[in-house]
Amino acid sequence: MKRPTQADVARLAGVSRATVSYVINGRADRSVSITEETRQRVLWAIEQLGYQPHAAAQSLRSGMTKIIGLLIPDMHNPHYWQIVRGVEDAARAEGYDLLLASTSLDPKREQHSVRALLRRRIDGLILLLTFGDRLASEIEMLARRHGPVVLLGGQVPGLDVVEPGYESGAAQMMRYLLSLGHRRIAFIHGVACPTLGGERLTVYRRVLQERGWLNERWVIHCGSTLEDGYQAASHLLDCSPRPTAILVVNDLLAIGALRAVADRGLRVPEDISIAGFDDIEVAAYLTPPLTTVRVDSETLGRESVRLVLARMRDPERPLQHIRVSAQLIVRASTGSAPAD
Amino acid sequence: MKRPTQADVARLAGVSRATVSYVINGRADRSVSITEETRQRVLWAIEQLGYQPHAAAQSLRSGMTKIIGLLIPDMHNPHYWQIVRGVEDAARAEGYDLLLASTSLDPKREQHSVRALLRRRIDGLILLLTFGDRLASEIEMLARRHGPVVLLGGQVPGLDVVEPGYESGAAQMMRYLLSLGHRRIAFIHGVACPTLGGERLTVYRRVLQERGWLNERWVIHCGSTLEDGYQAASHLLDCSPRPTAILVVNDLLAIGALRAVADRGLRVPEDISIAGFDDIEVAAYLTPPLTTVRVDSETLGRESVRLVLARMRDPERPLQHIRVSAQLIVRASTGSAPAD
DNA sequence: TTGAAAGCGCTACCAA
DNA sequence: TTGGTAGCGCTTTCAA
Repeated sequence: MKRPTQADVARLAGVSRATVSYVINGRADRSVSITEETRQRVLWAIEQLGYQPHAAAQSLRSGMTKIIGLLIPDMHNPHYWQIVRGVEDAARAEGYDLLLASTSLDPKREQHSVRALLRRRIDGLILLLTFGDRLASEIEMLARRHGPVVLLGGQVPGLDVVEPGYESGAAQMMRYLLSLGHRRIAFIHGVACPTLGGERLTVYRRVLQERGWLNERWVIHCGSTLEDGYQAASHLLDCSPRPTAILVVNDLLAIGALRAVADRGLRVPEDISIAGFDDIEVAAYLTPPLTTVRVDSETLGRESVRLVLARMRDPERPLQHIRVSAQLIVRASTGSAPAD
Repeated sequence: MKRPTQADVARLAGVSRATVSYVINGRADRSVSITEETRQRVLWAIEQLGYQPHAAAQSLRSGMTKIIGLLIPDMHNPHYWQIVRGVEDAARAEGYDLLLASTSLDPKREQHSVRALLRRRIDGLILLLTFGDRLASEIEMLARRHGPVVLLGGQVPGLDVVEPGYESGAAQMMRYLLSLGHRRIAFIHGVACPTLGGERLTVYRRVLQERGWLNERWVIHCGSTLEDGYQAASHLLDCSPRPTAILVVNDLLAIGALRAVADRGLRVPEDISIAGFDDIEVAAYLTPPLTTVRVDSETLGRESVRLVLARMRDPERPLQHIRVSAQLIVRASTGSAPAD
C-alpha cells in the first residue's frame, strides 16, 4: 500500500508526468496550455488515487520549502504566543507552514536551534533572539547564504528588523506614573538575558535620574517566571520605605507581583501601584485589571512574515526597519501615590 | 555564492561523495569503515566550506523528515501551549523539529491543516482535534497510508491515543464541591465544539442528576474566549437564586468568571465559589488563587511524542491508549456554600 | 497541446 | 577501506 506518485497519476490518466505537474501547478494558463478534457482526466485520476505531491521532492526540485521558521525565547510567556499567532496566521494565509522552536532561555539551545532552522533551507526565518549578540556574526553570515531572516527586536547588521515600540511605551508609562505622584518607583527586570527588555529599563533609569529619584536598590534583576516576579515583588514590599509603584518588565511577571501584594494583605492600587508591559490577554481580566503598555504582538508577528516574504521576492530591496507602536493602557492596578 | 553541496566537500577532501555521506551519518562503525585520517579530512572540508546537508534531499532519499507535526485547536488557551512545550521538548530531545498548526476553532481550517500536515509526509503527527468526528474516516484512511498519527484526546479507530483524565478529575471536583455544601452548581461549557470537554459536562450532569439537583438553566454553552467566560458568568450571577458555585470547563474561562464576580462586587469564595480545569500556570497566582483540576499538560505532550516515535519504530505494535491522570488542586477560589 | 528527459542533493547498495 | 552509481519524486526545458 505505497503512496501513489505522480507517475501513477499519469499512467491512470493516460498522460505524461509533465502534464500532471502542469495541471497541479496551474501552469495551464501561460506558457503551457492543456485541454480542459485532459485536465479533468488528470484531476479525476488524482482524486481516484488520493494522490498528494511529495513535499520533500517538490522542495528539492523547486528550492522552496513553503515553511517559515520561528524562534521564540520561551513558551511560558503569553506575549510570545500572541506573536506566534500572528506569524501562524499570516504564514498560513500565504500557504506557508510554521516550524516553531523555542530557546527555553538557554544560550546553547538558542544557538543550536538557529543552526537547525537554517539547515532546513527554510524559505524564511523569524528570530526573536535572547542572546543574539553572541551569535550576531554567525547569523549574519548564515543569513547571507540562506534565505531571508527577519529579526524581531534586537540588531544584527544586514537584517530586516521589526521592532516593538517599548521605548516610547516605557516613556509614556513613566510619565503617567509620575503624574500620579509616584516618586519611589521600583522596576522588576525579570529576563533571561540582561539585554532583553533593556530599553524599558533604560527609559526607567533615565526618567528617574533626571529627577534625582533613581535608587538602584529598587531595580531588581530576576528570572523570567511567574514565581520570579512574585519573589522580586515580595522583596520590594519588604523594603522600608516601600516603593509606591512597581513597574514590571512584562505582564507575566506583573501577575506574580500582584499576587505578592495580595499575600501581604496590601491593596492595589491604594497601597501600591503595579504596571506591566505587553498587554497580554489576561491583563484586562486580572484583579485588579492591569495597567500596561500594549504592543500589538499579533501585528509584530504579521509584519515579520510580511518582511520575510517581501525579502524572498526581492533579495535586493533596501533593508527594512519597522517599528510597531506602543500604547499606554490604563486600568485599575495603578492609582495616586499614597501619602506617606 | 551558492551553498556547498556534498560533491564540493568530496572534491575538497579528495574523496568520493559516498565517503562524505558515511562520515556524516556516522556509518563508519558498522558495515563501512573509514580511516581516521580520511574522516578528519572530510570533517575539515565540511568545516572549511561551512557545508550543511540539504534537508529536503535527505528527506527525499531517506524517507524521513525529522519533523513532527502538531495540531492544536486554539493558540489563545495556555493549556495548549503547555502541551506544545511538552511536545517541543520531547521532540527536540530526539532530534525532531516541530511543525505547528492551529485550527483557530474553525472546522474548515482544521480539515485543511490536517491535510497540509499529512501532505508533508512528516514522520509523525499529533492531533488535538476539535471537530474530529467529521474527519474521523478521512484521518483513519490517511493515517493508514501515512506514518504514525497520535490522537490527544478523542477517538479515531486504529489510532494511538493519549487521553487526559478529565473524567476522574471532574468526579473529584464534583465530590469536593458537594462536600462544601454546594447544591446550586453551575457549569460554563465554553468550547468551540460541543464534544470538546464533553466528559467534564457529562460527569457534572450525572453527579447532580443522581441527587436530583440538576438544573439545565445553569449549564451555559458559550464560546471559548476570556470574554465568553466573563459573559457567561455574568449571566449566571444575574440568576435568582444565584448558583453558589460555578464550575468552568477550563481555567482560561474561569479567569473571565472571576472578573465577572469581582465586577459585581461579590466575593470569591464567600459569596460564590469558582473552579476550573487544567491548572494553567497563572491559576496559582490569580486573586484568589484558582481551585482546579490539574492535568499535567507537558506530560500529555511528552507522552504523545513517545507514542509517535514508538509507532514509527514498530508500525505493528499493539494500539496504545494512555491515560494521564488528573488531580484536584484546592486553592482559595472555593469555599463552603453560603447560607441562603 | 503533450511527452521525454535532465537533474535537484542525498543515501546506500555493490564492486573494487 | 573507498568509489561508482542508481534512484527518491518532482519541475521545467526542449522537442515533437
